[in-house]
Amino acid sequence: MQSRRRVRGGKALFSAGDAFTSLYAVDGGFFKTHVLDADGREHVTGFHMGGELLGLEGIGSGQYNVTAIALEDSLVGVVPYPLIEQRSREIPDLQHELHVALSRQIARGQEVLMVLGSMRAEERLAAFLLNLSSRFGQRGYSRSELPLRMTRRELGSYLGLTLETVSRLFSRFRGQGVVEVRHKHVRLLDVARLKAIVNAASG
Amino acid sequence: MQSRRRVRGGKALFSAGDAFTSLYAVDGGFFKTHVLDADGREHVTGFHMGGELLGLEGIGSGQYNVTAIALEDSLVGVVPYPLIEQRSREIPDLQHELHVALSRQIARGQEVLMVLGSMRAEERLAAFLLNLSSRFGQRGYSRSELPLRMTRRELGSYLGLTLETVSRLFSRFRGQGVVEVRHKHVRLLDVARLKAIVNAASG
DNA sequence: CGGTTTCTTGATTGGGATCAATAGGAGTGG
DNA sequence: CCACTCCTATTGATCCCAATCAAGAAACCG
Repeated sequence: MQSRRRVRGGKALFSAGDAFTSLYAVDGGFFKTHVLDADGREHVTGFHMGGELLGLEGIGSGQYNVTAIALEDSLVGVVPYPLIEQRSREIPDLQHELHVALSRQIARGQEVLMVLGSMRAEERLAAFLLNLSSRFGQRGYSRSELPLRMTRRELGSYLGLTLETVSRLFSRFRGQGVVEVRHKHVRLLDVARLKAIVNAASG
Repeated sequence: MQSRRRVRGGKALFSAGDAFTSLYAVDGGFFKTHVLDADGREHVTGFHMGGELLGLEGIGSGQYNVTAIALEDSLVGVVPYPLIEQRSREIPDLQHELHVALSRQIARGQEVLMVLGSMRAEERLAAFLLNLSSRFGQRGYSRSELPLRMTRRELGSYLGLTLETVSRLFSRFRGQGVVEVRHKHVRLLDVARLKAIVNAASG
């Protein structure tokens, strides 16, 4: 039902403004999505790994409204949207799966919204690390060995922080024995402590 | 195809954790949606008026994961979800409309995410007022006379600010001749200026 | 290698949170 | 109607977290 497409690290899978044609199922690799604001500055809206769907927000406007960039060589399944609509009329299970995927994306957005709206810098990074750990775990990878594919700047953009703040937080966590950080590889040493940091989101 | 339900101001249409059964189309009135964090503190995730769908994020998890509260006496259309799935298999236009609604909700979330992740307090409130104005306008109401149904605290919670900051910003805008503020009624006096404030989102 | 991007760390600034006090409405019951 | 209370809003004073400005160090890449 679907063809495949390779995307080299650093290359775009689709760009904001492109006509919406297909959904993409990430098979392997790692993507970021971003938008450009009025001043041409980049704002990262999400990071995406195997098992996740890209392009869902294009249905409503007829064009992609984020740009998806592969952060390493990646593989995606290409599913033409008209085909999905047709098949999901014939196969109720598929229809429901699509609705679930769309709905979960909405719920995920609301979670990020809470992180940005109510957490302090330290809490945001801790929440991000736990979220990434959980997603790696769900896909059968280690929950504690996290290869970061994004730069400090990209991570900061996603979390509403500057790259310097992200760097300082990694150093602080390292000093507290919570994580080990080498370049772009992070090892979680004290998950309970990270959870405590997130839950300390009280004023 | 759908029944109707009245909701008195202050009452919940549905609560986080309730079993997901139906989508709700706001016919008249005004709603807020919120979640409670680990400490039981409320975080507003959105404000909703006529023409908007509530409950979409419940499809994925089988239960509503926000609480919807009417901020004034309101009227909604109740659409049982199984009925929607069935009908949308028979009526491609309805199917597409549902996908568009879901997709737009995702896109809206991404916009809010950008507001919270990259704008300063003043820019956030200006963006909110312009957004509210546009939504009132689309529904045939005045674009400049905005009856706020939410408290300063609720608005602050939505924008990631404290109620004091929201209050101060209203005072500042009033001092600049940008708006007129009386209690919970706002009149936009200088829309161009508001747009300039939002676009000044450069560092 | 040299050049470029990325990361770390330090010094300083500033915007919004917090703490605090007062005023303004709205609702209730006398 | 007024007195009382509760909730909401305004405004001021102070503090603190993260942004900004700045300088090296480390890693990546031709």
